[in-house]
Amino acid sequence: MAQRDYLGNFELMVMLALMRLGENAYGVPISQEIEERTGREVVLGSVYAALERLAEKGLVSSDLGESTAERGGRAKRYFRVTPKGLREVRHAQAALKNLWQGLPQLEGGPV
Amino acid sequence: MAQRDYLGNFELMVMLALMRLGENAYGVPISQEIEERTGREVVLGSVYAALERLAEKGLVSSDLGESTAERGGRAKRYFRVTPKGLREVRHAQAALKNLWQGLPQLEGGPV
DNA sequence: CATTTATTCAACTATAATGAATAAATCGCG
DNA sequence: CGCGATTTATTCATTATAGTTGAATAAATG
Repeated sequence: MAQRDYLGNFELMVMLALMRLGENAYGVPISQEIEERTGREVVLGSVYAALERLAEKGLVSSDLGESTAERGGRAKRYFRVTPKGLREVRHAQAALKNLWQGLPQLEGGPV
Repeated sequence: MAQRDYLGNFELMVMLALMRLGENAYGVPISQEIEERTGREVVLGSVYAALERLAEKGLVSSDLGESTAERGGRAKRYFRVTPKGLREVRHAQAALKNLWQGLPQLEGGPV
């Protein structure tokens, strides 16, 4: 029973993008946010897949928005981080910081 | 061709442990380092599997140590991060920092 | 019904977890 | 000695979970 329960790399990125976007967190902006901040190309399908997994684990929740598009277009599904999700993000962050803090090869940038 | 080329979460941890350990980086201490700093349990097999993948991608290199054990015991295989590996770690770190910097929900700790 | 915006799906590859098996060394005892 | 028990370490095989990709579907409006 390979029970993991730890956030994967990409899942963590999605969570962080979500937190940053606040009210406007749905597929496309999430994807863009990650692309802009990490410089890596993101395929939308990956984002949705990660969101699905996170939802199943209770780390994010979602609800459908009104269909207020400028010109057609299906309704958006907005996501937000749950309290449990926030805890997981903090753990993941703390773990990484503990591992890289004080390493001279990585010094230089602010938090 | 799901070519990723990005460090997985656990792979990153292994890299960081490696960097921290310096001369003494082989299976057991790497595992311990991660356990101590992240608080999560690590199975040795996972570490070796990750090291194998990283070696294939040219992010770490290794050589066998002398068999200078106190009381029996097979020779150790020592690992170190390659220049390419260091670059990858920096990228991974920068990506995460960019994503979480300035998020009020995560503020508080030092770098 | 064409177009737009968005989400879901299915198939596949890569990463991670786990426990057992194997290897290589030393010690101690007949 | 020499050979099996013990110690330390790595490798392997299997299964589970995460991540990638591109195409299909859905739902809205002009």
